[in-house]
Amino acid sequence: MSEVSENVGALANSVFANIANKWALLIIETLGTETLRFSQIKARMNGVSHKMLAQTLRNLERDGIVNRTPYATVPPRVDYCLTDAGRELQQTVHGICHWTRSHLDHIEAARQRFDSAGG
Amino acid sequence: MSEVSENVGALANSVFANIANKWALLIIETLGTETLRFSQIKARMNGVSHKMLAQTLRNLERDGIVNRTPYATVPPRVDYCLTDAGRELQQTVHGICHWTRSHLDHIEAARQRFDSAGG
DNA sequence: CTGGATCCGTCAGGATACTG
DNA sequence: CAGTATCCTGACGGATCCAG
Repeated sequence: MSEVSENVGALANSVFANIANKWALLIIETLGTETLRFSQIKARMNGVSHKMLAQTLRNLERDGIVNRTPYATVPPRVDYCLTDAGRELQQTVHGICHWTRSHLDHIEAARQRFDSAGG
Repeated sequence: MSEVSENVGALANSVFANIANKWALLIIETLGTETLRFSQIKARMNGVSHKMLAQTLRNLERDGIVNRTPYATVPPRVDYCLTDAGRELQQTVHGICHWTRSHLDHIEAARQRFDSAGG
């Protein structure tokens, strides 16, 4: 209960903070079961900056969610794909994306209701 | 091909930004199938501030994910629970929380590997 | 092409105080 | 107890340049 649990809590918290953000979830969803290069990922995601993509990709790699494979060619080429753990996570992330898409009208209606109610 | 952030863009993006953050996901997970008061939610969540809880709760309510029920008693009392749509979402969110918990050691190992590799 | 570093503006988010 | 407003700091995130 004392220190061990707190450490686990802190770790879980930092892990959660790493994956519970827009870019991380979108990267995971974008990768899916594919293997993509840096520029391909960037092209498929709307409005992600060079910096944030590199940074988030790096975090995901560090957590063993994304697999990074650099090739010593000229010009350089780096492939990214989900690890086994990453693919497990992708299943649930996909669920969120699916939910978001299929509830867009529901949410838009709820917002209008809320806003016109003087919220 | 139709990614979350392609054509549907603006709305999907704002919806996604609302739920794809640490506090929103943790609130959804904390609520689960229960009905809790403001102070109860705050007590169950680790390190959330009064402000962020109120703010995130408000966003979730606006998007029709959380149901807010105020009672005109003294002292005031407000109950929160997930809506039907919210409970659907909670299923997948729970998947992420479950994944995080069951992969903590995997991730910790991956981090140590990454850090000691001179990352 | 990939990715790190730097500068810099914007805003998330914590602390506090006040209302009902 | 619940919610809002204010202030303020640090982190996020974009643009750009440099390196391999």
